[in-house]
Amino acid sequence: MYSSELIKGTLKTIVLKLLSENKKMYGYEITQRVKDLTGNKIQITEGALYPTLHALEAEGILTTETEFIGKRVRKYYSLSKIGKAKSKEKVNEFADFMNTMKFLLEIKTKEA
Amino acid sequence: MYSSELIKGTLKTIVLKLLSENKKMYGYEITQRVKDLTGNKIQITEGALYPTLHALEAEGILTTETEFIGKRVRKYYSLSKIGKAKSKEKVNEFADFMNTMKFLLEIKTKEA
DNA sequence: TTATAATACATTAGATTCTTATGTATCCAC
DNA sequence: GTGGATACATAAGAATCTAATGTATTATAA
Repeated sequence: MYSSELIKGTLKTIVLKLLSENKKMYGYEITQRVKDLTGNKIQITEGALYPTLHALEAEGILTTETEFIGKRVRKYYSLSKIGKAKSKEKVNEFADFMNTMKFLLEIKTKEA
Repeated sequence: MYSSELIKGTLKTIVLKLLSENKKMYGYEITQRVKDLTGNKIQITEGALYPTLHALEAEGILTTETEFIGKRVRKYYSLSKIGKAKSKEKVNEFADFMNTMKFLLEIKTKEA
């Protein structure tokens, strides 16, 4: 687990990237996917995620569809057209930022 | 300039790294150094920097010495012994975080 | 069978960290 | 002698997160 301040500001980028690779995902699924992909190093809390998803939907970046699994509701999120552009923009910005920080901190990163 | 949310949480790390490479630096100098090194992409505001420096000093991570340039005061900050360790720790943590993010943002669609 | 964990949504109080604005004062160049 | 740069500082408010709490369903192990 990283100190919480590090993760601040990356949540939107992570969500948009995941949704650019998966047609639709629901909130809980996103938390679990990130947890699995990062070996528990990044754990998105629901208190952070849900308000963010709601905000992205209000901005027209995400669209939703509700599905019932038995009696339990599941709310799927997808990227809108604007959202797809926004996703690329956010990931590119983060990539640029990483290069700047890498230079500033003289860090060597793993080769892809 | 990056969207402000991206920079959140990186300020301490940047400051500690700069101070690990310079025996002493003063606040205004830090803002200018970062601006120069990043080609204006990261601009640390004084409203963010000074409270952070004060907090790091209160934690025993930084020590200070005051110097007068003419009549103008200049407050130099240096890493304490604890600060040197903290600096390495922070930079290492950020490096680790970058690797995690790099992986997370380059992943391909998982098989359904 | 029952209670515990996992799934799945949601909100809220409070903490942290930043932006923006403001304030004071000195120094330099034109 | 005025404007911009240097150099410190604080403070209100915004943004974003944590931690706690709440509701309800479903799966599982004792």
